[in-house]
Amino acid sequence: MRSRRSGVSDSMAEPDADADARGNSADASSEETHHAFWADAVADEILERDPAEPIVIKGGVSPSGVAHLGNFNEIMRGYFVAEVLRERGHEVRQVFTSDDRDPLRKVPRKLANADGEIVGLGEVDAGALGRNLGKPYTDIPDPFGEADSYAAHFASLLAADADRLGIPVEMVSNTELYADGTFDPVVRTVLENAGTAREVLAAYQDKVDEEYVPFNPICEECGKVTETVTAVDLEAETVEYVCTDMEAGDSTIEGCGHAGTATFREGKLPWRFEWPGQWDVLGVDFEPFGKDHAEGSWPSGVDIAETVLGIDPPVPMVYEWFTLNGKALSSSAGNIVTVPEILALLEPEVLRYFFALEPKKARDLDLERLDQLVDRFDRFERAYFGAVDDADLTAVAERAYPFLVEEVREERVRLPYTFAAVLGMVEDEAFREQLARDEGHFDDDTPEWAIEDALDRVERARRWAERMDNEYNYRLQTELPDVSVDEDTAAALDDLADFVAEGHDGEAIQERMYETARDHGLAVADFFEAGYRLFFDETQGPRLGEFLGELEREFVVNRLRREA
RNA sequence: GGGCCGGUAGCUCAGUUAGGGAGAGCGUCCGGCUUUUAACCGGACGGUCGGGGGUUCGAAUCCCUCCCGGCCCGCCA
Repeated sequence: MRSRRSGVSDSMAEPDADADARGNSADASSEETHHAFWADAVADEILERDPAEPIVIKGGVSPSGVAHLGNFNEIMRGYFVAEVLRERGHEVRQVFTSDDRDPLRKVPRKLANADGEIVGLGEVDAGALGRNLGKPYTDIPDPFGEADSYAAHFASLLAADADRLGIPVEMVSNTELYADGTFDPVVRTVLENAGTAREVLAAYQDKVDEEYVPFNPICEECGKVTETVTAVDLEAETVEYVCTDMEAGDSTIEGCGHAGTATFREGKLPWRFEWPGQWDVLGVDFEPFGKDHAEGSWPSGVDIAETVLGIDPPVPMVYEWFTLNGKALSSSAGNIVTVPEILALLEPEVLRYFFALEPKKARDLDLERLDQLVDRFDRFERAYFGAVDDADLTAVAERAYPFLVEEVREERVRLPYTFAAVLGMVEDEAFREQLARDEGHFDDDTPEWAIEDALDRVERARRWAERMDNEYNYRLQTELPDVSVDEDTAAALDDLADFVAEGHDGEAIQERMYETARDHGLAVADFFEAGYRLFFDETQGPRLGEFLGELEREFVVNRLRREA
C-alpha cells in the first residue's frame, strides 16, 4: 500500500516540498492559497494550528445493523486528508472509534453478515438482541454467533471494508477506552465540574436540569446502561445509581430497580460529553462528521471541549449524506448498500473516487447508471495523464488521482464500462480479450497485467447487468433455444449459415445479414430478431454480425441451421 | 418558527473560497461506417445558473429577500 505514490512521486515531490516550506516557515502570515482538491484546504487548516505529531484524524460511528456506504464517509473523508498530510511529510494516525458502549435501543431490522451481505432478522438469533435491549453493544452476543460481541461483529465489518479499499485505519473500541482507564481523567473532570457541565449543555439541550448528572453507569444487576445517578464520590471515583426505565425513541426499556455503585470505568459519558472526551484522550486534530451533527453535537461539543475540558476542538468538516438510487439510505426501508456489494460491481479505485468528490455536495449513487460513475472515473484518470482538455478537472486529478490507485501506471487500460458489459455476454475469457483487441483496446504492446486488470472489469460489469437486469443482460446461449421460424426466415438463416461456413469476418457477416434479409423479402429488423433469438434467446442484443464473426465458426453455422 | 448545507442542460456533475468566455460526460436528434439493431467516429439540439432585487463597467460567483429539498434546533447517537 505504501507503494501507491511511488509511480509518480518524483514528479510530484517538488511542488509539495515548496508547499511544505511555506507551511513551516511562514505559518502565521500564510495567505489563502487556492487548492483544487478539498483535502488540501483541510490540511492547510489543520497545519495552521501547528499540531503535535502524529497528527490524529478520527472518525466513528455507533454500531448499528448494517455498515453501509454512508458510514464509510467517516473513514474515507479522513483518509484523503491523512494522505495529503503524509505527502507533505507529516506523521498521521487515522483512528476510527466504534462507539460500542452505547446501549442497543431498538432491534435493527436488517443486519450484515461477515461478508457484508444484508440479511433479515429471521436468519439470525434475533432473541439474543431483543433480550439485550439497553445493554452496551460490547455486552451483547453476536447474532451470527461468530465474533465476541455484537459490537465486535460490526467493527470487523468496517475493518474488512477498510481493508478492501486499502485504507490503513486503527480501530478503537470505546468500551476499551473506558475499561482500561483511558477515559478516567475525562470522567473525573466532567463530574468534578458537573455544575459547569450542566450549565454549558443546558444552553443546547432543554431537558438538562439540576438533577442532570453527566454519567450513565451500567447496572451491575441487569447490565443495562442507566440514567439515574443519585450520588457522586470523586474520592473513590464511583457513583451511586438506581436502575430506572430508559426512554428509547417511542418505546421504553425497563430498568430492574436495582440500586448500586459503579466505578468510572463501569459506565459511560452521555454522547455530548463523550465525543469531546474522545478528542481529549485521543488528541484528535481533525474529524469529519455528517450533517446531522453539524447543528447539534458539534456546537455543544466545541463548548464542552473549551469550557469543561479545557482543550481545543479538532478542525471540523461537515459532509453531506449520500442517497442511493435517489432515496435516503435506510436499512428499515431496505434502501441500503454495503461496500462489498459495490465492489462486486466496480473497482475499488472507482469507489474511492466517489469519496474523493466534494464532501459538501449531496451525492446520489445510482446503481442503474453505475456506468456513468465509472465513465467519470475513467475520464478523471485520463485527465491525470493529461489526456483531457479540461483545466479544472485536470488540476483536481493531478492532485487526487494518485490517492485513488494502488500504483500509478500509465499503461493501464480501461474498457468502457458498457463495452465491458457487452463482453460479459460471453463467458469465454479468450473471446472477451479478442473482442477488446479487435476494438483497439489492446495491442501488442499492452502488458499482460493490464489486459488482466481490464478484463476484470468485465466480470463486474457482467454482475451489474445481471443485477440491474438491464439492456446488457444477455447471455450467449450454449444450448439451442426453443425457437420456431417461418419458411422464408429459415431459408435466409440457411443462406447466412452457408456464407459463414465459407469463412468471413464479422464485418462481412454483418453486411451479409442485410443482403440476406433483402434477398428473402424479410424486414431487416425481423431477421435480426430471429438471430438474437437463436443466439441470445432475446429479441435484441449487441451488433450481431461482428459478434458472430468472433465465435467459433462451426458453432455459428450449426446454430444458424437450428441444429445445435 | 430559527439555524446550517444544498438548488447550474433530460441525467450525473465541474465552475462559487479569488466577479469578466456558461462548461464536460452521458442521453437525445442528425449524419458516417455502401443498407436503423445498443461497442466506434463526426455534428447538432439542449440551460431564465431556483425566483426577484441590489452592488459593479461587468454577477452562477458578492449583498438582501423569497421559493424548494435535506439536516439540526426533543430524546439518543
